[in-house]
Amino acid sequence: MEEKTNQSQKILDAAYKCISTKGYANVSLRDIANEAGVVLSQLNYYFGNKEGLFAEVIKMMINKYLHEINEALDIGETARDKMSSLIKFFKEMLNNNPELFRLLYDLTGLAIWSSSFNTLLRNLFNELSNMIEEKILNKSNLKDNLVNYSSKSVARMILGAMFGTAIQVILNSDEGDISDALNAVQIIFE
Amino acid sequence: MEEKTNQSQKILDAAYKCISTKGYANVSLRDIANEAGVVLSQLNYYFGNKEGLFAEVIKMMINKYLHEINEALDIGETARDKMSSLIKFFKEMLNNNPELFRLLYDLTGLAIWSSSFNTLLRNLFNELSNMIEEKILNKSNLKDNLVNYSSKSVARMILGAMFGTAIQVILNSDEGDISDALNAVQIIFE
DNA sequence: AATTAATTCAGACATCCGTCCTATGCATAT
DNA sequence: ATATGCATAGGACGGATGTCTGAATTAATT
Repeated sequence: MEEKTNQSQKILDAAYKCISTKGYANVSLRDIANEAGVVLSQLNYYFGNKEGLFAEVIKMMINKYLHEINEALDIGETARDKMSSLIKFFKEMLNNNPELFRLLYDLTGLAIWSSSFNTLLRNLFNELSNMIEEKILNKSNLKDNLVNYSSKSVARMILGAMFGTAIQVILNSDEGDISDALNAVQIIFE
Repeated sequence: MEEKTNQSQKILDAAYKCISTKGYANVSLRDIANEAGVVLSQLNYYFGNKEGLFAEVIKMMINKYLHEINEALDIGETARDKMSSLIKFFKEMLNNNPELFRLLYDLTGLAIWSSSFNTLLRNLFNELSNMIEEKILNKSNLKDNLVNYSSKSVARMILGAMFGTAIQVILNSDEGDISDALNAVQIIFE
């Protein structure tokens, strides 16, 4: 129990929580300050302005995704097994930690309209698809149908399939569980 | 040349344009009123409040997607051909009318945090995946690998792959064209 | 112990926002 | 012509927001 965390870290954690709970568009600096138990002006003191704080939250999220997906892709030997592990990661995230995916979706939406945030998110998607390309697709014994497209394109498509199916799961989360749709990405390897 | 469009339609068109250009979070009612060449209070007169206006914009967009994708899925005979047509639709939209996709992404993000908008967007995704299921997957001569998963799940995955790949194209739109990644969705049928 | 720097605090500020209210214009019907 | 109802216009309102300033407190340095 570390009784006194860094003040700036407290703010960052609060910002992360607020944004992933309410969406970037519905969060004010006062919300974050209250959540952190800190006075409003502290946010500008540590992060300059709202954009600076949000940029740090994005970097925090990016590191989390890069680390966890990299871990998932280290599990299994064959391409098929690694794909299973990736699917399992997404399913568990949507079950146990859906805020993490909402955060990714939401901040990607923010990145559409802001060129500085665009760079950050574009890099994340590119790095993730590169990881998929290297750890799943760069196997000698792949199925024939995969050779018709560049491995980069296939990797982007796989990542997109995970992402685009996940948002549908989120949208339907208040009624029946449709996360089984994620399994269908496995079609590519069987 | 219809010199005098309906006032409410002018407002609706302006709202559509503003949101698809700047994102729902960065649009004020005054922006929309200026874009429409109309006084601010007219928006509340015709649409009650901001939420009512946004709901109409969403319904407008939903109808556009349902109509155009339904058209795309009527082209071609085999599942493979219809999938090609769907891919072609997305690629042309990203090239000629990227605002339309930004709008879908953005408003889906809005729907994550608002239960009333959630219903609208969830229905759109469900109807689109139903269309894919009925028009592409309900063919007798499908490949063996597709039978391991319910056609509903496969349809959601295909839609998700289109959607998730498209957002990557949007994020990278200022540098090289990566829309070739959309073609890779065809892997499923060959 | 004294001085300096870093941090925390409270509050003001200008601006923007959604909504509402009232008056004016205008067309139709009596 | 007069009265009625809808449409448009202009502006006010209370509240929320991001940013900034200056004082108070604490920590670090000499």
